[in-house]
Amino acid sequence: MPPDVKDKATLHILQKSGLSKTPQRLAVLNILMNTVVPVNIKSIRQALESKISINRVTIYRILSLFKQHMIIREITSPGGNNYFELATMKNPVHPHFLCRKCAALSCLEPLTFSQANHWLTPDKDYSIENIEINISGLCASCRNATKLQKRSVKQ
Amino acid sequence: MPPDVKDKATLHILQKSGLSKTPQRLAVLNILMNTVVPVNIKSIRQALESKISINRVTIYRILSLFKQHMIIREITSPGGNNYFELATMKNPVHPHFLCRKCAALSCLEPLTFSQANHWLTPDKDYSIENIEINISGLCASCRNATKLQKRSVKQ
DNA sequence: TTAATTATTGCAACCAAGTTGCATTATTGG
DNA sequence: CCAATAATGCAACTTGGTTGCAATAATTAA
Repeated sequence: MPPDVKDKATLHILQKSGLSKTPQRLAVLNILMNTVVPVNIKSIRQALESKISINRVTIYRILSLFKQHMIIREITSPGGNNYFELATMKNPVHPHFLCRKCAALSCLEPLTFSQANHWLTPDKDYSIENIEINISGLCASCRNATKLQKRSVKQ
Repeated sequence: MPPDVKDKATLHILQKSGLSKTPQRLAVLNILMNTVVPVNIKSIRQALESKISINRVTIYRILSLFKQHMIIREITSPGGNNYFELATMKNPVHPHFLCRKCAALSCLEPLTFSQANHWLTPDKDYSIENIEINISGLCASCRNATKLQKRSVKQ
């Protein structure tokens, strides 16, 4: 492992999740840590090119792993061109703004939702054309199914 | 064109948008009109199978066309498994709920956003695990670029 | 109603994104 | 440092969506 990649903070994150410290993982994590806006896979691949030799399959596997360990969050975007961002406690879930023209994704304030009107009010900086709110979890029937299953296991 | 497909309401929608009335378009539109929940492409293809012989390319083209004419809305979903719903005036933009287990997408109330807390309050029916709010339009720089362009054209 | 014009569909081939299995290589822990 | 374990790279494959073009259907105006 080249020593210049051994960033303390980066290493610590992997350690905390019990993941082994490979140069590939450190490099990917580094990119996510040193960017202000969420990045899509294409950007990640480009950024990695100059830093390390890494197979595209490995990138997918690392991102998927990081997601599982809740190190990163994936932001769904039309056309499946998804973005990734670090999921630290200091960076809670928040709305995002996607520019139709330049496709840049920027973060909006993590407002409490009682203040939600705020980001709907016509804004000086953004012209809002579309709002997508997708909530996920378990629906009523799946939730009940899970409960019943647990109960029957107990008996 | 088989006469049984000639649904008045369906025909009217195409007419209003100035689109020619092909059996394929009518069939796709019919499915969108006779479903209560948004449907993904897979469901659309399955539903069409029993009704009409249609090429998969045609389905993509029709959906894309309907989107352009704002007859339908596309609901972005993780993994690019997107859903479609009719975009009538009686069916305004609203939040959606996606079940992690059965992948069913259901519509939530089109609340005014000052009431937004409502769908965040722990609910008896849904267990909310993830919330994605994606807003799109033009970012500040792209908006300015457009303005400047218009101005210079005028001169 | 018919014939010419125009638009839509079907087909085949293609492209890109993401995935899988397996051999090779690196990391970890003793 | 070495053995055991885990991650990476590679090649091939799958899936979703797109494109160009020929065949077919819908529209229009006579």
